[in-house]
Amino acid sequence: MSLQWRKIYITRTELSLANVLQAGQAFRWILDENSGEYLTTMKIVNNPDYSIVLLRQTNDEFIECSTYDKKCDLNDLVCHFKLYFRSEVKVETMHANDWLPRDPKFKGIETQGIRILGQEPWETLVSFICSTNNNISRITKMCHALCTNYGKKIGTFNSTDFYSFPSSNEIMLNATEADLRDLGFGYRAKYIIETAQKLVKNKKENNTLSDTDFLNMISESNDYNELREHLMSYSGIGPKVADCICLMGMRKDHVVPVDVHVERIAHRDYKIKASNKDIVQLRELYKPLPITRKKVNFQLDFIRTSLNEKWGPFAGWAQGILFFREVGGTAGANTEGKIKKRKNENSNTTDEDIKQEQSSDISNSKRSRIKSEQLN
DNA sequence: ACTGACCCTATACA
DNA sequence: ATGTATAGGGTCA
Repeated sequence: MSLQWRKIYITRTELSLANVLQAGQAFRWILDENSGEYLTTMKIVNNPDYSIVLLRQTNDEFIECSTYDKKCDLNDLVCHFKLYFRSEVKVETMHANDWLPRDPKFKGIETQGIRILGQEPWETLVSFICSTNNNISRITKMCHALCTNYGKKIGTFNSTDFYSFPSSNEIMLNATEADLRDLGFGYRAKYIIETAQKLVKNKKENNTLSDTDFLNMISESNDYNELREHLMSYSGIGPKVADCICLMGMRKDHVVPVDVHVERIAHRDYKIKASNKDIVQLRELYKPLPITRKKVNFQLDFIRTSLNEKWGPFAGWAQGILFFREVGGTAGANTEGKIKKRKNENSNTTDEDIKQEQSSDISNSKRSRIKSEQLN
């Protein structure tokens, strides 16, 4: 099948596909190492089903997008990716005119084509529930496991099957905690089931059918503190995961998710430390927000508010760049997951091999679980 | 406020 | 070559 490719003009300095698609923001892009193309499934506007979409970057001036879905309009596809990559935000301009004047430490820092994605909120939410105590490789496997087990099959290309990301209804109807544990989700199995159930309930009460619509509605009708309060009402979502969802799944560009690495940067490079007075102030601010009060770590929250004030309306993007600089190279270093490797094995890999790999994955995780149960 | 448990896996190290 | 320890983008009780 010959593909029609469409160009989107954005320089490699503004967007590096490798650094943005494979460094811990998105977990469902598959790199075909033979062609250098990135593939996944996405919901494209004006099209009822998920489409298989492709991206490639063979040039410093533009990227190209395409799709295997004949029903998917190419103009819609270009629009979709401009929104997904937030092409209206100019990182280099932001660096020079906003971050550098606010923070001299940005002098000489390369932005390395890092951008913050505007992803679909439900997929982002579930992905980041999976991210706790975890590495990119396993998060990626878990996201794919959700799709292959509970999503709809969209098509097969290069002997790889493509599935949609399952809705909260699909997860609630077809998955149990035990199922997800067998698939290797560990303690996150419970969080995902409970969160899917809660979202189904919330959608029903608001007469909304789509996860995307419901979460966008919540995102648009609340200020940041209340939005975070809502997100933290779901099982498995604490302050850090909530902030990742806000930033990468809800376009809240000012939000700075504080994990151990950002904490280290804040202490080492900015000497940020909350005084008792700072903590009293935050506690006062969160008086009307019971879940936030319960879940938040005030020392970390002070780092979040400090960096937000320092870096301004696009503080989340500034964080993204410093984060990648700190760990970007190593965070994905051990990410040679089965899915990526499989793509490299040419066409002598059959569906049967893939099934065997998957089932051996499952039995491995089962074995470890049984082993740890025996130890208890 | 502080601490430990929590699933699993890749890697380092003995 | 096999076994053990540890950390990996936190949350919950």
